[in-house]
Parts: sequence; structure tokens; C-alpha cells
Amino acid sequence: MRDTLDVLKALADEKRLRLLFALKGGELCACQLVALLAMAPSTVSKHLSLLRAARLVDSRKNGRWMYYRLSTEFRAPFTGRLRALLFERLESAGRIAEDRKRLKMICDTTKESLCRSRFCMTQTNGK
Amino acid sequence: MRDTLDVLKALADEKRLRLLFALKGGELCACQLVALLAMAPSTVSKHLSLLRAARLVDSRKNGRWMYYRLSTEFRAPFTGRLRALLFERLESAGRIAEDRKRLKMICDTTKESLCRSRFCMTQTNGK
DNA sequence: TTTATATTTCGCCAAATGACGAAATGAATT
DNA sequence: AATTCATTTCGTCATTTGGCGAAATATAAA
Repeated sequence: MRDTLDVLKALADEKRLRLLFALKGGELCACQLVALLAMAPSTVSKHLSLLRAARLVDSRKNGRWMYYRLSTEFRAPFTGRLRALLFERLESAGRIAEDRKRLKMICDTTKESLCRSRFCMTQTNGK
Repeated sequence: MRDTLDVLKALADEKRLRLLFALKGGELCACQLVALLAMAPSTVSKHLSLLRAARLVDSRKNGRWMYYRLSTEFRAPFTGRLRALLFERLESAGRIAEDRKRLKMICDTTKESLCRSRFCMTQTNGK
């Protein structure tokens, strides 16, 4: 029950859902996720560690960069179906579509310049 | 996205999960749910109205009593599968098993006496 | 070995959440 | 009409959560 609640709590936040969606396409660097959400690195890092605590993402360190990806756990029976359900459901959400566009731009930029110009990428706020 | 988040937030709480499980067997009166959780009526009421706001339960008033049941919405494509997933997953959780036993006793008691002896039913705390 | 850089941890604050009791509401019963 | 009783709403409080910036950590570059 504890575990299930951890997963549900982890999923019950817009920013974290957006992070999970971003990782659908494969692993991404922390700085790319920071650029995507356009928030303070420390904030994004906290969200990511919470997602990891709930075993929804895995991380891998390579030099200075930290890469995140959807966990294999997240493909296990319960969470796997949960993920399928969520991804299917939110596929058409406006914010997710914006993120997808934004992510294309982010991936066309080197991580180096992303890290430098972090806060210049203003959030396209669809609220 | 808003709707999905409402559902996820509604599910991300132990007490509310227990309420949903209790309603699996059919509709129950507010006072029975109060007895089950062994909490202040106002607290349980708030949880129930949150579940209703997320369209996970429906309510029906009959005289002085208020009956709650799982919503038909909760049987719709997205939430329906989500429910199946959760129910399957938590079927074996300790707390849920305790609740099931407890609920048997509660259903063998008249609502009248439940309402009167509300706080005498101490919680069998499996923490 | 010093400096630069990517990320996380820490401490703080504001906002949201979950709990309660008191008061309000709505519906029988007297 | 007055009372009783089940439930909800409201106000309050303690705790948790989500956000930030500053400091700490870890790694690469100079």
C-alpha cells in the first residue's frame, strides 16, 4: 500500500507528469528537463528524486551530466499498465503537446548552451 | 489534464483509497464510512466531497442518510481501467483486508446505533 | 592544482492539505 | 412548532508540499 501510494503521490503533480512524458522518447539530461519546465534546477532535481524514490525513473551519471529515463520498474505489471493508461489519456493534453514541440527545440540545442542560457528559455505558458 | 490530475490527486491519499475500496461492495451510508475510518464526521465528509468532485463517487440522499457509491464515471474508459488496476493491486494490502473485516461488523450493526456510538469504534491500527 | 560547470542538498518561505470542533443545514420525530 | 439527529460547511491549526537561492558536491577543463 505504501508503495502504491508513493506512486500515486508521485503522479499527482503536473510538473512530474510532464517530466515523465518528456522521458517517453528516451533518456534526457537534467539540464534539458530544467529547460523544458523552465524552473530552478534545484526544483526540478527535487521532482526527479521524488520520481526516483517512487521507482518511476532511473538515473545514470556520465561525467558532469545526469541522465534520466523511465524506469524498468515503470514497465512492471502494475505501473506498466498505469503508465500506458496515463500516456494514452494525456497524449492529447494541450500542455503535453506544447512540451513536445519545446522538447524538439531543446534537443536541437547542445547541452552546453542549454546549461548556460537556462533561464532565458521562457515558459510558453498555456494556462 | 486538469481532470486527470484531479483524479490522481484524489487517489493519492490513503483514507480516500480505503473509502473507494469500502464502496466496492455496494453503496454505504456516510455514518458507516465514518465508523470504518474512525475519524471525525467532518473529515470523512470532506474526503467524500473531494472524491465526488473528482467524479469517483456518486451520492444519493435518503431522508437523513446520505449514501455513497462508486460513480458510473469511475467505470468509464480511463478511470474504469484505473480502478481495475488499483483494486487488483491493493486487494492484498493489509489495511484493506482489515477494513474488509471491520466493514462486515459495521454492516451487521444498525446505522442508528453506529451514529450514536461513533467514536467508541476504535481503529484497529495496523501501522 | 585551480577554476569552471552540472547537479544536488539544505534552509527557508508561501501555499496547499488533512485533521478537528463548532456552527449551520436539512430531514425526520415528538 | 420544537426537538432530535445525520451530515456538511466553516474556521482554525499543524503538517506537508512545491518553489527558490545559497551552499555543497562531483566532475571536467585549464
